[in-house]
Amino acid sequence: MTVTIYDVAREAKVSMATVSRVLNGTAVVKEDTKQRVLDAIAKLGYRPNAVARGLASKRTRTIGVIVPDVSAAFVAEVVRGIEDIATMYDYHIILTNSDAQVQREVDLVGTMWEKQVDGLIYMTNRLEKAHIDAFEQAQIPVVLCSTEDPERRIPSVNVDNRRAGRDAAMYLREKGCHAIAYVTPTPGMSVLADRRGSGMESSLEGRLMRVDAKNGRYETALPLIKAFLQEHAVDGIVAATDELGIAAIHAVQDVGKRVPEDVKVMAFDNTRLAVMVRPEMTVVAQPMYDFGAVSMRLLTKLLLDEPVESYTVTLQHNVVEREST
Amino acid sequence: MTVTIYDVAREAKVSMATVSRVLNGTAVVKEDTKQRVLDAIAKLGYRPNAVARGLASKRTRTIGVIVPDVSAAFVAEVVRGIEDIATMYDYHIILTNSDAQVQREVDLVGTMWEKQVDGLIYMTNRLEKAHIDAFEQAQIPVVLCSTEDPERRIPSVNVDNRRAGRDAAMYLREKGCHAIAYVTPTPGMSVLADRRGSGMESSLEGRLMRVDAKNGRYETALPLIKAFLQEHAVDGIVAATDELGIAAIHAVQDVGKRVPEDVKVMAFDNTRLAVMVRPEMTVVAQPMYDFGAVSMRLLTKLLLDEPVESYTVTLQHNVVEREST
DNA sequence: CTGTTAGCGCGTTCAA
DNA sequence: TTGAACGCGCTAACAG
Repeated sequence: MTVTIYDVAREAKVSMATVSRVLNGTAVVKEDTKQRVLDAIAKLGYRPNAVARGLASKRTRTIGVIVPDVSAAFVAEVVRGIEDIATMYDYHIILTNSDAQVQREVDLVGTMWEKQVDGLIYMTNRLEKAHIDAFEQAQIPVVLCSTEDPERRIPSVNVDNRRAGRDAAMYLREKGCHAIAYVTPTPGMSVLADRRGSGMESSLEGRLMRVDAKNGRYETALPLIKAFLQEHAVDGIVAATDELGIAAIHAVQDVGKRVPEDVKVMAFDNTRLAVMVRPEMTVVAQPMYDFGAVSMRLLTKLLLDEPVESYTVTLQHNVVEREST
Repeated sequence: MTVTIYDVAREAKVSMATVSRVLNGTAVVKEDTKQRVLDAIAKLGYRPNAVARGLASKRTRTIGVIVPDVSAAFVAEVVRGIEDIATMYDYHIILTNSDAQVQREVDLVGTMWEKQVDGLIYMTNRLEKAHIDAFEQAQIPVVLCSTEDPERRIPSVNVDNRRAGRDAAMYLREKGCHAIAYVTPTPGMSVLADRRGSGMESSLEGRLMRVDAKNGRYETALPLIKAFLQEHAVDGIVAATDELGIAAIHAVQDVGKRVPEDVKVMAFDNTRLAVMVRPEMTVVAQPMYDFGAVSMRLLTKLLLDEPVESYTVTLQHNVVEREST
């Protein structure tokens, strides 16, 4: 039925230990016995059982990936980056969605532990004590990916979101904007958005208006922004995400003004959405793919005990100027 | 160091078999010994080792998911559906991207086999003989998800894409369109797109124009569609995806015409993109989340030997009318 | 209702 | 350079 390493050994007239050696290159094997083993493997169509390997070696070559929601464009791009590098280093990923619920996130660390993952890549809003405790108990190497950890207790890959906020505000000021509004989900929903906001605020000396976009979805934000525009004189808008940015552009147009002549609009992220609006949207681009790729690379270093320059790597964001400003 | 089932057994003064029983509910255990076991588990912080379980039971509670590219909105939504149902039935998913390359897809079936996944959910353009062979060799239950298998050899979840194409064409005809163009990636790139096209064609008696949108991306499609519009008189456009649909809308606007007054535009899929254009886009909606959810549910039935009404389930598509037509 | 005993398929000493 | 033997942590008969 299933071909095991014993069958290969018998076929090649060697012991299973030798088969294991040629499989893992863990010791020198004489050339012609090695060839006999290889032939036997090919002949029998042998495939090593990764589960048995995992049990014996205590390493599964599997990485747990915990994200809020893969169906979000930003997250999907990050996951793609993780998976590409994982493949490159011969790891597989177990993917789970947490919907940003702390209890579920903590539980997931436990089930990942049961699965004996070699490491964990973790993406969430804000790190709570409960997370840290779970990591410590599980004793699994963790890399935080695009998630804020103010105390830098865990290896992480992120951008400087306050600085990104400042850059956005300064960019609009240099473009001549005086009355700037920040369209953002309700405070507390997204720590990233909050930090960007506080960065903008500091750079505008407290003269930043805020539009509460509730859950951050296009449909709910659109009417809210329109209402805001009818009450307030604004010549610049920064949105916390591309989706909100598009809502802002449409809202401006709906109240009879022009982008960018009357109101300049920009957003954070630079998903594919940003170029699919009219006018095309200026953004503070986030390196989404690299969030994933670099996180996974860092994790491989931790797993292989390779030297690491820094346990918290800060990726660069940059303003991409388009037609909306 | 690591707490094993033996430790729990000793602590509770029972045999490991009994611990296993309360863990798996695989036999009746007297209430108070059960409680002793539970207490011991809690006290020691015991977590069963899923790898050892997998080796002993030959079931890993892990599903392999092979998709072309998670970072595509359509795919990401499908994956979310898969993962939700997988969680519900206590499975994890190993996610891999194939970039739609047949060789890689076939190889992945092999590595999934090594990983001892209990089942496979498979999403690709078209099923080749190589795929079928790989499935048979691996002996793993497979469900095809939103992928065409003309001969229906493998359990699958899909929509009727030819019919969806016909519905799109008929809808535009009823709206009064006479000169209809189909914006689609180069034939052969996407079997879905091709089938939709042939459905439209049959319903228009061969009077369907085609715009070759190459790789199907917004940026490359936009100039191609504009060029086409300058050469041809068109009053209706169907696009193979939302992304191409937006390109079509913008192309129409760029050549100085109005949507929907001069040219009506609609697309397939209904990702979040469809409502984020002006005018909002009419679509033939695809049940993306359900593709994943239903596939996974079908797979659980196969794994649990539950009765299955049909091994090829056809989900319903439907036209969602918006402003672009 | 509970305990004993075999494996599951492989990595890894330790000898030879 | 190779083989024998043990153990990874657990499930699943089989007894009792």
